[in-house]
Order: sequence, then C-alpha cells, then structure tokens
Amino acid sequence: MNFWLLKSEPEVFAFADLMRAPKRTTHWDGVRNYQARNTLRDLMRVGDRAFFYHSSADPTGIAGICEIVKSGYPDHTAFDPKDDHFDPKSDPAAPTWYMVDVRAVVALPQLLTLAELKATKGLEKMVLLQRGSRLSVQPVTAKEWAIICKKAGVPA
DNA sequence: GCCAACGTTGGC
DNA sequence: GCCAACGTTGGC
Repeated sequence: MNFWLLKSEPEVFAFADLMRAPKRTTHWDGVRNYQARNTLRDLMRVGDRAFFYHSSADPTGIAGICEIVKSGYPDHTAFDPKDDHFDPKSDPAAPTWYMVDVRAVVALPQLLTLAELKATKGLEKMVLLQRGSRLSVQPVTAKEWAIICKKAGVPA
C-alpha cells in the first residue's frame, strides 16, 4: 500500500463535505499540474490511503484520512467549456488530465495543523514541509504516515 | 493583502 | 533551447 497527501481548500471542498457525500466518495477532479497528474494516472492504486489536507485555511492542516477507491481515469471536467478547470488543449481521444475517486475513512479527532507537523520529529523531509512546495497531490512515506497517525491519535 | 516560489507560455 | 514575463499557489 502507498500513502499520499491531497490538498483541498476547505472553502471549496472540505473533509466534512466528503464525509457527507454519497458513499463518502467523490471524484478528485481539477488537478492541472503534470507531476500531480502522473501520480494520479500512474501511481495511485485502489486501497492506497491519503491524508486530506486543508490549504489556504485558518488554520491549515490535515483534517482526515481517505482511501483511493478508483485508480486513475480521464478527468472529464477538462472537456467541459463551462467548467472552471476546462482545458481546450486536452483531447478526449488522448486526455491530458486524470483523476481518481476517493472515499472518506475517518476524520481526525481534531485538525493536525501545519504548525504541529512542522514541529514533529521525523517529518523534516516530508514533501509538504519543503520550502516552496506547492504540489497538490504528493507522496507520503510509510514512516511519515505512521508518525502522523500516532500524533493524530488514529490507527495507522 | 502581500509576496516568495513555482510552473507555464511564448518570443527569439 | 533559453529565459523573461506572467499567472497561480499558499503561507503568513
């Protein structure tokens, strides 16, 4: 099993929204970055787990845990001229952008804030904490996963 | 609201 | 292929 971190702005879509969604599941659409696309398309597998991170929020931090329930498939929102993430260059015959489906597993008892993550030993090399890191879909090591789950008080 | 860092675009 | 300009991300 592999581990990941997914960023979302809670004003747009929060972890609580995922908990309320039908089957607690949603399409992780709208990613328009090639490195993140490669992860979605090539690396994520059904059964993988991901932290759900609230960015551009007050405070920012990890809100919950979700599970990949469908591996990469074309992001159809790229073909919709009315969609905010429309990309006229993405060809339905050879899609540029991909998405996965994720299902909420559990909310953390309380938000694990960015400040707390920064102060936690063993997370120094976490992608999220690197200077200038903006990746919205990023890998988490098994070690980092275990440290964070322990800190948050949820089973790893 | 500010601004640093990053990714993309497009002229050459 | 280089690189300046631009738009976006995201913490503060």
